[in-house]
Amino acid sequence: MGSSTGSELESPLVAELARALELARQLESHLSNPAPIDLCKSVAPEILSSIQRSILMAKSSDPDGEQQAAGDSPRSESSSPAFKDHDRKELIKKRKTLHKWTNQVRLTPGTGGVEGSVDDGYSWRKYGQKDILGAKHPRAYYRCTHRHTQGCSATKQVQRSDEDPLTFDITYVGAHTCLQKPQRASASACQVPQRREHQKEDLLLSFRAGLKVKTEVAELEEAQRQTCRQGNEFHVFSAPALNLSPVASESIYFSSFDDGINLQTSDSEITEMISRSNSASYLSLVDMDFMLEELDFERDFQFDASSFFS
DNA sequence: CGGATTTGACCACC
DNA sequence: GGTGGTCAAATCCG
Repeated sequence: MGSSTGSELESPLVAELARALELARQLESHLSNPAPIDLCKSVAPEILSSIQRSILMAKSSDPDGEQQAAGDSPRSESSSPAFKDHDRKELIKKRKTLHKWTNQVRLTPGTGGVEGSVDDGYSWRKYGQKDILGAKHPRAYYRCTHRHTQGCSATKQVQRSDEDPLTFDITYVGAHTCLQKPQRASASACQVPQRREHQKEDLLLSFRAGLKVKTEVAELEEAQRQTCRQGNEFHVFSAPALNLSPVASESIYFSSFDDGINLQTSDSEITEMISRSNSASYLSLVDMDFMLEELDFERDFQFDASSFFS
């Protein structure tokens, strides 16, 4: 954030790229010194998410005259009603093409956590609530706090589940283009390197997410959800609803696990699981999901999962 | 006092 | 016309 090497006149994109570069340098120096693997592991997800943000900014700034990633272009709140109207229509049109994905989050009882406090590391501002037909609980609408200052158009919808009042469906619409740093990521990035036993402990204390990368059609999402087991302390599974590719859309599922790797082995072709100890990286990975599609990366890339579990 | 939330109204889409 | 998403004035809160 503040560690940008350039002036403040630079675009957020350049600043983000500079940040990614700086992080990569850090990683490089960690690799050349005999630094503990933990350090590298904490820097790597930050690099990933930084690069992702950069790409999103670059992407969102070229299609039909969009300029909203430029932090200093204010929304036209003082302009004429007609112009405002036009702005709004553009925004709605754009929003329809934005990426959407859903997380299901189960709170642990007794933590006092409620709807708004389902913390994903970003800061949100509630802008509406609506009773939804057929749903027992109202749906809450949040947008990124930095919408006006940085033109970040990320929003999310939080809907309490009918059956289980502790479960929330959180639908994210659009990725963050703001430069806010996922809070828990920064915390973990500053962590002092630990010995292996402590690392394990830390992983247990943090929420643990299993990641599964699959290649399949989006329609299977619902069926997949039902196979995920319940009853964990913090249960997150995610199915990005991408209807981008007619061939296949890749989905990432998260599910918590306690001892060992609990693979939801079904009809998957590629199965990789990695564990992350902070929420920022899981968000990063969700973002990465559609980037893999759009950038046409090779599908059979490999995560080195072994180091996370041994 | 400034930022966040609440809530009724408005609007687009089906 | 019904429904879901957003706006914005009023209100709350630290």
